[in-house]
Amino acid sequence: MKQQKDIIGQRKEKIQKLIESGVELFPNDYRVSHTVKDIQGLLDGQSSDLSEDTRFSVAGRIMAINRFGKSSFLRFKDRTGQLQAYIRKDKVGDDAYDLYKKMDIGDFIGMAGPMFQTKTGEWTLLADSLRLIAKAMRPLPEKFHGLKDPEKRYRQRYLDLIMNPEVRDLFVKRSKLVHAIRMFLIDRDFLEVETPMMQPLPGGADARPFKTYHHALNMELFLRIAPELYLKRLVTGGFERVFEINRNFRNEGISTQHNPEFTMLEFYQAYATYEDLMTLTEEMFQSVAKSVNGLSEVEYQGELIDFSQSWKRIPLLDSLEQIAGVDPALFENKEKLMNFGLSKGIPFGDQARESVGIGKIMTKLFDILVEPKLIQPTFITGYPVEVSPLSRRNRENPDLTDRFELFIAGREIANGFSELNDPEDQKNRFLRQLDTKEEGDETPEMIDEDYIRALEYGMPPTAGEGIGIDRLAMLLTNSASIRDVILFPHMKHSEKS
RNA sequence: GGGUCGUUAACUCAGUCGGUAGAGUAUCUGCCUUUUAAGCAGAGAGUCGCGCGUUCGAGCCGCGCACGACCCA
Repeated sequence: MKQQKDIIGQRKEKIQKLIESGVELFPNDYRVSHTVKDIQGLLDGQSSDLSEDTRFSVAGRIMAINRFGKSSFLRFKDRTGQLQAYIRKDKVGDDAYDLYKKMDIGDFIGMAGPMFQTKTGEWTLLADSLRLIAKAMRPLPEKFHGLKDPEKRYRQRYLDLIMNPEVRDLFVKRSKLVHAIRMFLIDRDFLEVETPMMQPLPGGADARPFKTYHHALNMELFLRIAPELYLKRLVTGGFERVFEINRNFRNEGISTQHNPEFTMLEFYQAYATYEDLMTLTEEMFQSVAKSVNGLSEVEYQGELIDFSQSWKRIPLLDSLEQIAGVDPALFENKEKLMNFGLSKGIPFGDQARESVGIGKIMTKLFDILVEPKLIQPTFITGYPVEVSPLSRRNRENPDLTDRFELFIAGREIANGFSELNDPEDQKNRFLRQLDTKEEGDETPEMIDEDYIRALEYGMPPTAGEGIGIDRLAMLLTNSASIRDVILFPHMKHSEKS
């Protein structure tokens, strides 16, 4: 007989013995009367229900075992928390105790019995019956150090969630965050909608899309890079306040700030302006931060971020002047502005000299010289038309738009603007975008004619905004990497087992 | 794309000068009916990420590759 000596092999031998003795490894008829939290609630109230006559039926995963000869302590957890149980041979009987001796850390166990206090005063379930509920074939990571290897944590998130309670708490917070946003908008009469993830033309942003193919329709489709153009069709259709919280897909690099699929909130409000949305955003963040953390401030990577006051609103050009030290005279001259950037060590691609206008130079300077310095929540307003193809022109300066971006902790968190609802202007801007399309861009040489047509039917004056949910989640959970707030971040295929 | 670091038992990690692969936890056996990372005695467990090279000899040195982390672009 070949002896398997690795842990999984040992475990499988034990399982074989359990099967031979007639134990069901994966029953599904166990009924739970109380969660751990239910019991702890009774303990806090020192309820009379804790008398010896009251039995609790609980279930969960075994996390630790202290075995003695004919008795044993174990710690198990369910979705609500951890609890200790005490198993005595003379309480559960010989057969059950033999079964228990073959059970392992990681197994799911069901137990029933009253609560009692140990010598040290810890409330503990005194099991008078127990059952195996689900067998674990693989051992859990070590109890003290847990699972630390970041690669394994991302690739096997279930293990990360079992072993690291703070990870579990983080994703609970993320869920609360999304819920709080939803409630905030619904309270303000916004309608939640779902628009296509697969689009014949990827619009609403400037990014490389994922391409796919629908065989029955015999057509190429793109995973959406933004829902914007569909949501505005809905505003045209009479849904004057809409929002969508859903995934966008961008076929670009992966980093601590970028995942190929990420979650975006977009919302649109008719008869509002970008200035209204800035105020709404302040209210939303204050409300959401309180729902998630109980505070309207949060510590992020050593900086205390305060959402409670109203936030600075700085025009883009002023920010370049005040924060990056750019001489405003340079704003009139693309060459001189670019030379200023080069003197600061900012590389511009070769084609920047030819096809790109001064607006893109300005935003490039901003990205490098200003953005990292915007730690407290700050709205930057007045973006050049050139980089804002869907935004309404500013009344006083038609080269700029009524648009803002929100920066917190040196990062872009939100982008909003008064929407361009003039179909002629919109069509011309789409056409101009086609002219400046970069080489290698696989997006079809087409503009979204139906979106133009929708605008031609008339869209009310509207303001809209997108907020990166992952980045907001990072902020509210003090996470340095986007992977820490995405349950299953994308990884390369691994050859390791 | 570039740089730095990492990959050793199920997990967390040591591994000196290139000379038989180590610890703790976990696992297995025995003892133990109030433990708290329980205790005591014993045992088993390794494709040292993968490949090539240098060498009498490579976990360790060199080259290449894979995957990951961080920084830079």
